[in-house]
Amino acid sequence: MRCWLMKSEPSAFSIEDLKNAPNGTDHWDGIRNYQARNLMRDEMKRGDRVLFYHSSADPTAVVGTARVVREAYPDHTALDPDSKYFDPKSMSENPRWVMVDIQFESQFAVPLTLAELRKLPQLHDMMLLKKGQRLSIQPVTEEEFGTIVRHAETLAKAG
DNA sequence: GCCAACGTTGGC
DNA sequence: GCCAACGTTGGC
Repeated sequence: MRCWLMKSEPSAFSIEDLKNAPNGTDHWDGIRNYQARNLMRDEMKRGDRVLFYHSSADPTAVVGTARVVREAYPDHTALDPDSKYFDPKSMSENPRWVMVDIQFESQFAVPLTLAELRKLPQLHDMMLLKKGQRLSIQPVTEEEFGTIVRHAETLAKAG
């Protein structure tokens, strides 16, 4: 089992959207970066754990957790001319872009902001905190995952 | 809105 | 294969 961090702009798709989806499950479409795609296609497995991160938000933060419930399959939005994720160049190729399904697991009572993450020495090597790192799907170590979940619980208890 | 960092494209 | 131009990401 591996751990991941997945970024989403909450104005497009938030953790509430995932929670409110049927069975708390939805597909992670719109990935149009090869490195992120390769991780989904080759590395993400059913049962893997996911940190849900809100980017371009106020504040930017890890807001909860989810599980991978379906492994990579074609991203239909790449073939839909009406979708903002339409990729005309993927037409002749099958399939250039993929997505996975994830299921809601938990929403933190208190979002763990980027500023808070930077304060935790255990997370010094975390990819998210590295300068210039913009990958929207990132591998996270089990230690980092645990540190984040435990710290979120600590913040919640502190009120 | 700004802009640094990074990825992609396409001419050569 | 190089690399300049352009587009995107995402924190601030």
